[in-house]
Amino acid sequence: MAGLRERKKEQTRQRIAAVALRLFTERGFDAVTVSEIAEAAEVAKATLFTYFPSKESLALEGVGQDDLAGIVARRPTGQSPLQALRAHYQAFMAGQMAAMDRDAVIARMRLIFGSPALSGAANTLLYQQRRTLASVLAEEHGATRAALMAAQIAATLLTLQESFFHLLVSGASPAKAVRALAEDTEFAFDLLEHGIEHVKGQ
Amino acid sequence: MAGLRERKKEQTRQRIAAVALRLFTERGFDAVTVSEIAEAAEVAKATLFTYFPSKESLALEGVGQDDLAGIVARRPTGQSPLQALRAHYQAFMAGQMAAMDRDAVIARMRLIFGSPALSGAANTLLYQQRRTLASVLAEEHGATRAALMAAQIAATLLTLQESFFHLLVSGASPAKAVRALAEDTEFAFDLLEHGIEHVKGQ
DNA sequence: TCGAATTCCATACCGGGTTTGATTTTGTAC
DNA sequence: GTACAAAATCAAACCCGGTATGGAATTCGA
Repeated sequence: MAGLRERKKEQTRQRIAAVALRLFTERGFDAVTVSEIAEAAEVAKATLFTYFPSKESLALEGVGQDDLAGIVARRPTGQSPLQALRAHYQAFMAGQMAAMDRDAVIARMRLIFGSPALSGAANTLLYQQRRTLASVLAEEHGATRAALMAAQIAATLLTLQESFFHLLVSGASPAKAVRALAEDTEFAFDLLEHGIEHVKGQ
Repeated sequence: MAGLRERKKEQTRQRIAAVALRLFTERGFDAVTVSEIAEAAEVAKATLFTYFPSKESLALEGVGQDDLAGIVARRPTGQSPLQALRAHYQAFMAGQMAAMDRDAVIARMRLIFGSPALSGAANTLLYQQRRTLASVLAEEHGATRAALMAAQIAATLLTLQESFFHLLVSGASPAKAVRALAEDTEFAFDLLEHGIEHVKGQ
């Protein structure tokens, strides 16, 4: 178990991802070619594509792994899907967020939102989640209504990330941006729960 | 004015678009190459790309032109943005929708939602609209809140289209699908106005 | 150590899209 | 009508992301 083969594969995979991320952050996503990455990582281009299905996936390693459907499916009885999601993101920002490597996270966001191709790919990832979330919600509501709810939720979460990023690039300190994100998240869930016409607040 | 030059250009543009649409519907988006389209339309590939920026744009001619921001900006005083959008889509479905070439619309939707690349491109179009809508809404609400609202609205409209399409491909008659769309649209705006927790209806 | 499976590689290829530089077509001024 | 500048078109080469091929190297299990 965990033979030499497996270990080397994992090693190679990580080397490729690390090299790619370095080149991307140095020169920007579009200014780096896949062949360059392969060369710098000392593998053939064809080999690189056995590890990663696309150039975008190189930059999105370990991103957008939120399991919206799982959070909803595993919620305690009596809790609404929205309450479960709200609780999850509150906990996330109080805990994990504070422990992360801020600079790395910010660099990654800068990379993603700075390239239309990457933002689009990130969007597509969220789109998959939206569908699985909709299928979970469909058990309680109809398919169409579940799809509408899931779409609103997914769009909201993506927008929160974007706002966070815009705050950062406009010069706010990370600490301040995180505080604003927490506040915006609260508002966002209020909006989802009570509707646009009923959240005139502030 | 409207010299020969302009007329010929418009003519060429439409010929390219028509040829492309025919080939796409005949054989599917992915099974048609841009070179084939250019050849069939009797232009050089480079010329084709002076008329259309991408292969996707060939299939999306005249699609996704809803001017969400304009509808909101031009609404009568006293009307909320959501009311204006709701009224617009109600009027659209009662009027324009009934007058359209149903088969053509359905074929186009089948084309778009049948290809991941095209759905993605359509998504991107809506994303642009979302930003301009947000900038209009930002005059009344803050930038972040406007972005959240715009995101929910845009995601909702796209989802309505998808649901409509799924009904069609699952065999519903166009008339029935249109009726369901009208009903879903009402629900969707209720959802936007009053929130997920307050629209338990039905 | 031997053979089977797996991985890797170089290379050629495909399709979308751009660049180049020459050629044709159109508008306009005479 | 002619001449000339601007604009449009063209063929061809090129770039890049991604795939297919067929062979060489590596690892595994016995």
